[in-house]
Amino acid sequence: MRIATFNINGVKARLPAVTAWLQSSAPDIALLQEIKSQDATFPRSAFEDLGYNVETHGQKSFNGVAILSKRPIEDVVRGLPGDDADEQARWIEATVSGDAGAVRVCCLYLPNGNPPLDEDGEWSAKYRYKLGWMARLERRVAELLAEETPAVIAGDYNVIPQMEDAARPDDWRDDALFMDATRAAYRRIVNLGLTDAYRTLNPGAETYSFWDYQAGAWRKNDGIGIDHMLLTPQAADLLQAAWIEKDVRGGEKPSDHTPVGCELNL
DNA sequence: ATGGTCGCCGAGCGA
Repeated sequence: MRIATFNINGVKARLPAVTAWLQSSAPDIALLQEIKSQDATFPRSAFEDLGYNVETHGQKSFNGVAILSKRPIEDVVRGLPGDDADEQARWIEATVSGDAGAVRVCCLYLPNGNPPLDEDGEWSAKYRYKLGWMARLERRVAELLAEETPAVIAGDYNVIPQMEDAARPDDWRDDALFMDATRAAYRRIVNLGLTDAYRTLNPGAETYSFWDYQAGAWRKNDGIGIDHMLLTPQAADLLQAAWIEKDVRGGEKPSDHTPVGCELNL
């Protein structure tokens, strides 16, 4: 079973690029972030026509996540637990069964958090929301690990985990994607017992998955690796391959992200 | 180059 994650930066503007990618790459499951669409106006038939079942968790204008799957999507949960007042659509999870068993797929769009500091040098509300969201994610991951079943927690983490995940790490030193507190919160989550699918199977390889539209970042390969696929041990035991589809970023009217994928023996 | 580029929607914010 091939599973991919892709921050598409707006489903309406990206419909040609995303459907072309689905037809060429043909993942069994696609986890989409930043659909920037409400559920009622999501162009679901465009994906159903390609053989995908569709589950969305959208909101107007911003954020929004979706799961596309060629196999039935079961037990859908929308929203990250832990804050009933949180109205931002950044989390959807569901179960998909393959020939050899089921996998829980969790699709996340972690808050960006910039700018991280207020004028007084204190953490901004946006940055505190990011860290609070990560603390809630840590609790949900702990629950998933306690199930001792295959799960994939994937998406746009808006975290640059390590220096080598940025072409120009000095440019990101004071950015919410790379600050010490951000990376420490990310490490706490991974260190609960998750495996980074791509890094594990491609040690030392370039991890970039995002190139800004501005300042010729793509042309200069000024990228960062912020889209990650993290696996529970039971999913990691099934891991066959992992990849980054870098060429998609160079396509017609592209997203500023590119898909990251893995294959599980399911 | 103290800007630059997108997407959302129809002004300015978010990234």
